[in-house]
Amino acid sequence: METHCKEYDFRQIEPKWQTFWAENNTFRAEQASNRPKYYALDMFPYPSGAGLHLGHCENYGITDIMARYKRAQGFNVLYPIGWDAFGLPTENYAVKTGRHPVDVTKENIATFTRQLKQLGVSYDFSREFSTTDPEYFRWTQWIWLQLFKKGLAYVEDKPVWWCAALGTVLANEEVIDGKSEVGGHPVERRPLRQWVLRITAYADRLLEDLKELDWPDSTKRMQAAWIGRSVGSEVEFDLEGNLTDRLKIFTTRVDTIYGATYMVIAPEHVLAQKLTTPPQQAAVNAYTRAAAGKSDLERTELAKEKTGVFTGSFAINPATGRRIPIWMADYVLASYGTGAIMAVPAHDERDFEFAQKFGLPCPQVIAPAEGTAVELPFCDKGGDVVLMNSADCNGLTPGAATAKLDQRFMAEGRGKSTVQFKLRDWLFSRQRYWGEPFPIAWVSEFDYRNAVASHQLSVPEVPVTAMIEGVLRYALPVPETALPLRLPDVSSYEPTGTGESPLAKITDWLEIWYEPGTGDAVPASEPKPAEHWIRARRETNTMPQWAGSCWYYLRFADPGNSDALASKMALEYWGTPDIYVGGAEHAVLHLLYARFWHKVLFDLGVVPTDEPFTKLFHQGIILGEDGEKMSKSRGNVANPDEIIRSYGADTLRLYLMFLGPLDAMKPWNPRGIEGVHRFLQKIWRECVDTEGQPNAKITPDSEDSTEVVRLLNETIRKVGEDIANLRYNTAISQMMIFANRIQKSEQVSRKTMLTFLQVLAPFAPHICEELWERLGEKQALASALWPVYDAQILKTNESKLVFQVNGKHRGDQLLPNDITQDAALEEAMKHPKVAAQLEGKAIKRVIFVPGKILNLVVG
RNA sequence: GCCCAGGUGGCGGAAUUGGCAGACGCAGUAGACUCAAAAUCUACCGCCGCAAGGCUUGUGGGUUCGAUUCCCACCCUGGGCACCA
Repeated sequence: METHCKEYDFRQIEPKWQTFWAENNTFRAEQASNRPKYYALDMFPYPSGAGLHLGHCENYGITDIMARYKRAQGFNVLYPIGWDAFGLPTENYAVKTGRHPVDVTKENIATFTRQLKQLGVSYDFSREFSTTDPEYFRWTQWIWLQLFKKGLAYVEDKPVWWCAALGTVLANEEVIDGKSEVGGHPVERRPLRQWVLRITAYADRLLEDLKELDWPDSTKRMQAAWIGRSVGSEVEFDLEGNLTDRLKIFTTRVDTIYGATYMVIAPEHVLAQKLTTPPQQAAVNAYTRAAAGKSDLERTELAKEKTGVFTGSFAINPATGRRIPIWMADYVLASYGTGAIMAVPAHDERDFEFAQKFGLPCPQVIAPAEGTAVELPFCDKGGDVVLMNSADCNGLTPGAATAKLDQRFMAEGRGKSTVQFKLRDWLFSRQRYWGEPFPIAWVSEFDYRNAVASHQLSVPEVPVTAMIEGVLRYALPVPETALPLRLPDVSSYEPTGTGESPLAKITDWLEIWYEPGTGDAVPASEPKPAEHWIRARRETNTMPQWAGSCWYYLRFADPGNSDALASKMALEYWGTPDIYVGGAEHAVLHLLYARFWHKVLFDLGVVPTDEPFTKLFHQGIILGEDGEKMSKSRGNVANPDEIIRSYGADTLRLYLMFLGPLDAMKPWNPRGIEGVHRFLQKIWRECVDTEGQPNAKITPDSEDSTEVVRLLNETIRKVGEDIANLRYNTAISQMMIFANRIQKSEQVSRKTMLTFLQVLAPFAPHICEELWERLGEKQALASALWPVYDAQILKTNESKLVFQVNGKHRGDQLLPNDITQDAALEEAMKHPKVAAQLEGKAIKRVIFVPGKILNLVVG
């Protein structure tokens, strides 16, 4: 396509170069190369029907500029894109419209792709894939099977949100203030059979390895807090009148045990019924029932006021030998520690509040070493404190007492030092259609044992079992050669009404005759194909959306591979992303889940490193004009399509990067965009005259002034450094300064102009390609190498010395770098403003910082 | 409540091994060009003051010859966590 426009007509220029790049495969990464690699990655987008928003544009702009810069530096750059396309919104839309999710997904991807191309993002589209492609989810299922075989996947009944009116299970984000997001119907917690991944087995490594990562500190801190490691002790308390059981608690402050005056168990504690005495039965039952009806959210919301009930039984404090009452209260969580605590009201705010309400004693056992009286509860945070009222631990520090007591309880066989995590195992199933099916066949124990033995199937050490429709079933893995296990084609995605996935209704898919060695299946309604085929039932749950995004960065290294998730060679060469850019909202879940899978793959020898994302960056949120979050209801949404139509993609990209620091939250100012658009117009006019021909001021043989040469070199240096450090806003300022200077020159050398276009190109690639071509270059700018600045030119032997009197700026002067203090002082005295300040005063002191300041202290 | 990040002109922001506060851009003012307007160009553009000068980086203290930058206390905004024993 030829363009001869005289004006800066981005509507012609941008499509021209987008087509050129696509036709020439300009951004295709070389699969095998001697060049060093650079892998840039954006967080996996969900192709929603709404299309790209400004946040996407900012995100991809940041990475695209980096990718283009690295290409210019000679790196073999992998900069891919794909689609995280399974998930709820598409499924809900399909239910509503009766269309197939596959078709809806295709359409949404087409919209996104068109928009991305209009933005001029330099993706290698030849590597594009979607998590919904059977050739992709084949490997998602394969990885899941490895987790399953390692014993990292198990089945458990877990409470999920159930909406009776909608007849379906809802995700957390679909429940707002205890009502369904759609329709505002009441919801309740209902236990359903779920797959759970044992991420807690990796808790220590996930925490420990955070330290090495080049991530924003706040993100690392959030993950660390989420994992929540705490060191403490387990202690078993004897029970009065019960010699078979003991009550095990976890505490981080075993040193306070002499102050433990009661125990608390969670309502769901396994010993709850046993510990309840007949007179307390009614009260305890009422309390348990009330607690069960509350969601976790309600429990914490209503947590302002402590509630609880006495069980009627007593434990023996192993330190004091005294009997202490056992209470039940929902401020103790069943899911953390052992679900039971020893309460030390004098030194724990929660226990104190509870003890106050129920009139339980509060003996002080910790005091400041100084001996000053304190108010209870006294919760020391590592200050200088010692124990009191603690028998032979009196006078010890908490550390010393903890060591002593741990040892003592260990010797008694009732305790030990231990570690607890806040991190819970990962609920890894959804009762939905539009997700990856689990490659599992539920069979009888007999068939399971037979199949495993006769086909040498690799299975977990402890078989995974579940009660399904009243029958105990065993989870038999589908052979890897039978993957992918596809979703059945169905005509309706309506919920079943029972909480199960719509798959539960597809009887011919669900109930099968199954060949365990090959994974072949036929509907159970048909005759049994051969004697060794067995009756099986498929898993109706599907995987959550996280599954596909847990490993996609590996697939980009070798997306067409049909023998493995990616070849060894590709994984060795491309490794993991050198930069990963996306929103901070994924700080915990996605980034933690992906790290977990990556570590499992590392342990299996599939990947060569143990961390997926070594360098991470979060772009800041673009707020609406009014400084509020952009939202349709506020009517403050800026639409990228419209902006591109009126100003072009180059202007949009440049402006997004110019708004401020990339990681800061910034309001969108629709008038500010004029400024960067004017800047591009100015560049256009400097290069091209009103006839569209090269500007006559650009001459091949003219010499630029030393000032212009220095500014150009300074610009090359600063833009390069600023890109590398993700400070794009100041890089753009520098280019504006340079453009303003060039505009004032009567002549500019062609070389200078071309060099400037090169440094601007990563930010505004279309206009730069066009001008580069108009100035007579034959090779595309996208394949030109980054200019090298001359450090010698940047050195000067004179610099501005600032004169201060009593620390206040009074003047300045250009002086040799090596000027002596005396000579500088002499110059300063000659300066009229300085002289005026010195009038009638004596110089008491002189501070001289060569090349910077000369400060005269006068009295 | 706890943890973190941040408060700089009318606006977005720049400057920190402690050394000219306000780069660059928006908005604004005046002028040039034009029949006129747009576009473009030139100059000005933190506050007070005619000026000299004084004041000024959320507030109040401190360290220093010198503080947007370091220390202490407080206020505000945003984000995260929230009975995790």
